[in-house]
Amino acid sequence: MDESCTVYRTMEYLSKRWSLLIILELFKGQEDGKRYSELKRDLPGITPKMLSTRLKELEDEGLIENVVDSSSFPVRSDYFLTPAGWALIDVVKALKDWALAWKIDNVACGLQDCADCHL
Amino acid sequence: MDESCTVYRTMEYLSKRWSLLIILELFKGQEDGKRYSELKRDLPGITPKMLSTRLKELEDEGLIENVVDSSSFPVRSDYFLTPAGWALIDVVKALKDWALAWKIDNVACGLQDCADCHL
DNA sequence: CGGTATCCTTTCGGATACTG
DNA sequence: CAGTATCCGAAAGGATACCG
Repeated sequence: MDESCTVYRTMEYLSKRWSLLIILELFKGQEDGKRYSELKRDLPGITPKMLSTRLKELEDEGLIENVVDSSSFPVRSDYFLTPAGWALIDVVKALKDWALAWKIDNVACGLQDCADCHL
Repeated sequence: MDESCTVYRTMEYLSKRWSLLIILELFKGQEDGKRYSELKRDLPGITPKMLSTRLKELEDEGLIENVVDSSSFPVRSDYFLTPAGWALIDVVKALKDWALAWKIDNVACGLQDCADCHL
């Protein structure tokens, strides 16, 4: 195990607080993505600073995309998953399946199409 | 998204630094698991305090098991994955596959049976 | 609305020494 | 060998105010 390990390098940015949850929220937004204020609303407890920071990191990693419409007022800013970001949902799904199988008894989340996250 | 979210609750402990890497190292040990000193050796940069802390957390979560032989001197302490811990490897594998597909060009890691982590 | 800027607290985690 | 104890610095992250 060293810094060349793929798992090691990937966890460096994915293990950060809120990162995967932001990905999950954008997935819930489906093809429409979500706006900054929607993400803020849907991630209770996150501060504006933290949200901005994580969004920038995820954009730098190529997992999300930001579309800004400066012509409207107030400015409209939408965030979407990139193909790489979409693909990450498989990992999140594996994580959820594991948790439901071994760790958590969460009926709502165990439904075929989870009412909350559709995962 | 709130504290009842399965993904949220799972990331609370799995996203901590070293946690998944410790799981991965124990997986590499296969049925023999690994000793404290082996984990320390195989996770360059981890401090004894950090290793102890994470091992305790993972044990509390039921992902690893610690077998101590006090009759030998020095005391022998071995760590193994529990069934829940073994099952987590599927998630780590999904993570690695995603990274190789979208983020990292890591030839060694992409081999059918990765020379380093056998994942 | 979509962020920044500032300040401040807390906790994470590193270094090192020590012990049964 | 398998940890624990102590100390300490850096950084992560929270609260809040503010701005175009």
